[in-house]
Amino acid sequence: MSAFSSGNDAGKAGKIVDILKNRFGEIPWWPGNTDEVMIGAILTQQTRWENVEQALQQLKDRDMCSMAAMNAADAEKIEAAVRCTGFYRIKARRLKALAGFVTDICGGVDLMASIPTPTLRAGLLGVYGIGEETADSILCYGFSRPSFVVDAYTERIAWCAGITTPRSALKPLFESVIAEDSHVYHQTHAHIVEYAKGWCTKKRCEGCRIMALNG
DNA sequence: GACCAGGTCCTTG
DNA sequence: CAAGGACATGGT
Repeated sequence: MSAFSSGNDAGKAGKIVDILKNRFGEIPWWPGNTDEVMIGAILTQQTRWENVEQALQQLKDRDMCSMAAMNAADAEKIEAAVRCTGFYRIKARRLKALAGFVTDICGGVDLMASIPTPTLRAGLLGVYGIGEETADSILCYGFSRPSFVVDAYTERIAWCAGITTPRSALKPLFESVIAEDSHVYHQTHAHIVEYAKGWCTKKRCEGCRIMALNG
């Protein structure tokens, strides 16, 4: 595909990062304290962020927007508060599982924050309802760890750029081309989502031509 | 009314 | 291990 840049996948990934940084600069992304980020990470699964914000507000209104409160709350109460995000029964179950892990297993967020990243990631992946994207979102935005978040948009953009690395290996690929800096990790994922939502709108859009944006 | 949304788990072949 | 279905509300 001559419209796309040539070269290896790492080169293409690095170029995507640079192009998007120049295009968007600093953008606000994923507000909230650690508890709110963890809750939002579950709620945003296969769901628009605007709906997640509504649910977070509902939880706040009911004093349930924390791991400790959720650990103690009835599942039905949580279901009612997160209904607007869809999959509300299973998400309530996942939130309870996470709250149990954070509160009972780790002994709270403060102790959790002292766990080394590989150990913490493995622990999160063992929690019901937490897969790679959710775990990395929690690590990156909740604990400011340099753990790159790969989502459906990352996969799309990589495809449009001609990257052939499979999705399962996109995390180490992008981590190899960006600085070991939590702020860079935050912004890079944000840029990818922001771009893909607006311009790389289909699974294999073929139309956004991302690599042509800056030559 | 059809289709999709910042996934993950479970069941089959 | 890959593929397909389930989970569910809300917006376009």
